[in-house]
Amino acid sequence: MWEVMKQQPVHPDIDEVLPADVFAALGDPIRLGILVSLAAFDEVDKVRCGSFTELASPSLLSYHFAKLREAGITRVRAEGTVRFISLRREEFDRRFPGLLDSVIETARRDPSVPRISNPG
Amino acid sequence: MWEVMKQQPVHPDIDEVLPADVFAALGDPIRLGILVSLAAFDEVDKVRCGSFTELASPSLLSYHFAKLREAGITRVRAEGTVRFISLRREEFDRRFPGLLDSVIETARRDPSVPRISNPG
DNA sequence: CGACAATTTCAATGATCGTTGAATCATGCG
DNA sequence: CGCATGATTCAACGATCATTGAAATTGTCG
Repeated sequence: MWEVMKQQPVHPDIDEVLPADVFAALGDPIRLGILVSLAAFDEVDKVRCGSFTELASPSLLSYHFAKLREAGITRVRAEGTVRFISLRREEFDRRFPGLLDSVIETARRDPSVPRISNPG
Repeated sequence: MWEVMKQQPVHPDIDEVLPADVFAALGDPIRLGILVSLAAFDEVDKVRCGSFTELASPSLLSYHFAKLREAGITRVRAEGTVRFISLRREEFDRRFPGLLDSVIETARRDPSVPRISNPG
């Protein structure tokens, strides 16, 4: 999974992302939790990566953020000492129309998917 | 994954299936291939498990069928020496409204997902 | 019964996964 | 500069994954 540390993380070309990779990335409750939380706060384009420590340890979060990013689902932007994570809404919707909405709805409705209380 | 051999395979209660399990089951190109092929022939309630040998060896297919079945996506019915596989459409749609359609559309549109030529 | 067909199970393999904790890196601030 | 903060990387672990090929199972038909 390696990729030398860069101040700005690398995002895949959305057209190179395959459906199976997307679903694999969604196949984990913590990652679904990140997704629904992001969707809930998506008017805010700035949700700190550190807002998710209720869901997992910083190091584990970093791992899950990478999975979502590599699947083309999220974008991460470094700004000073902080990183902001957001959905790649428009691009992803163009590539896989309708999918993200129905995934988010599915996850949002299910109590097995964890959530964070606020985007801190 | 074992589950002693029974003439009729075991299907999970659809309400016990979790979103993360569903997505994990969808996170493989062969399984997506099975899904889109099933959807393409879904007017036919009787698609033989053996119709999918273009996608993988019999033993590997059996493994993938089990994953789809355990995720509540498909149903398998033994009839004599043959097994028929089908989508658990109504139940799955009740549990996760809209999801299956958008997953199938996503997989159907993508050339990376393999297909079988006919249900034999 | 015995041969055969369709399918699953089993055992083994290497690859990847999710998780942990310690180490590292980058940035901002005194 | 030196230290604290936010976050990623690294190394290690046991668990699960996808795949293979051989063996077992079930049912059909002569």
